[in-house]
Amino acid sequence: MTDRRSGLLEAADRVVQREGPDASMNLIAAEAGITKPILYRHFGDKGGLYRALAARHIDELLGRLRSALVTRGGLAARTRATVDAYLAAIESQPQVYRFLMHRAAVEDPGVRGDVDSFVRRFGDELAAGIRSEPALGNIDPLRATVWAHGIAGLVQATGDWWLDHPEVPREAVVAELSELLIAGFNLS
Amino acid sequence: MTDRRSGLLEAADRVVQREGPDASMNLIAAEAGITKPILYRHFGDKGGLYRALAARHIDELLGRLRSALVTRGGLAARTRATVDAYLAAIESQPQVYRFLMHRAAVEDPGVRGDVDSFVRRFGDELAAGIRSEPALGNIDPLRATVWAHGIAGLVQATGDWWLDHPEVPREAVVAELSELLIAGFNLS
DNA sequence: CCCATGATGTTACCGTCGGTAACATATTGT
DNA sequence: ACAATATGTTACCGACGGTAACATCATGGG
Repeated sequence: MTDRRSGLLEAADRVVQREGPDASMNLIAAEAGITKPILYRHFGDKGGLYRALAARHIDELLGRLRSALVTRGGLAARTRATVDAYLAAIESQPQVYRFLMHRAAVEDPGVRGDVDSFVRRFGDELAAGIRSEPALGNIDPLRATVWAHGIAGLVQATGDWWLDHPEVPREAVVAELSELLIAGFNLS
Repeated sequence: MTDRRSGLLEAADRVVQREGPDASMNLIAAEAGITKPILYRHFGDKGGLYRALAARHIDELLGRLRSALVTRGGLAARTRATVDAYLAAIESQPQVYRFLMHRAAVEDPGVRGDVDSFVRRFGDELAAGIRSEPALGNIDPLRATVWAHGIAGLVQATGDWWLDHPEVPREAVVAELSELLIAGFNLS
């Protein structure tokens, strides 16, 4: 652990992975070997901790998605890579994903603009990707935006469903979604 | 108010719409002119109240979607009608929609199978619609399921985005999404 | 050398929330 | 008339988020 804050965040991470939604400030503090007030000194309030926690995962996940978005081999390959990157990420850390998606964003009613809803940021990222997609030419900006946020939700919702149906192999889910999207893109 | 339960639910509804996420059992009880234990006698726990609350709205919304799913005029018309029905519904009652989507399902960690997350049930409904869609023939059941939950999320996420961009006309959003989906369906 | 400063740590407490126990009062069907 | 059922209350519990008050320890400038 480099600095203090990082150490605390790693402890919080461990608790969230182990306890799921039952993570409390007391538990997190205990995991870090300290008590509550120190946590509050570092993160202000629970929302602050959650935002800090969310920020690192979101940044990492968005990084992977950004890489996938520039995969070489054409639109179809890029589509598959991006969908797969998303599902692989939530497969590797389902608890963290659940936390980010279904807890953190809701838990903190105040500062919505700080760490915005994750799908939203994924959508923005996607919109940029779609607008600069060579195979789609000069796509209408509104269309790009609407599609992007829609597709972000599509992948996310499928991910949610898939979390409860682990018997379905990831490749199958990726294939079905990608085929739908690729065929859809072809309308242009 | 017909029976007791309905009266309590209407009070709860008022509080949820007025107070948003700050609705507490005490507040709801006060709004109904009673105290907490009566609420608990009727709904068991907070999750029970939320489920009951969600159920009425979900049933109404799903009813509209079901109607849209059997619109006459071919797959394209059905797709447009369904997307439009969803967006029209969330346009007419955004607070209720937010409650259903982002609060009710998350709030109750236990009984997930009772009143499932709304997108989830929309997804199930859609899956049935897709499987029995004449234009899609004998579609692979897994594909139908994956598509359905994905499309449910697609419409939902776009709806979320659209709530913050009311300057975009509904018809435009519906058109963009529908075109993507219809083209996607054509791969079969 | 001393001591001010800032970070680290603790215990003990507060208000609120979800939830329950215990008890009292109508209403109603047989 | 009476048992059962629904309605209502007050008072409490444990857990949680959050804070106040106080103690400890390193460090670096006069």
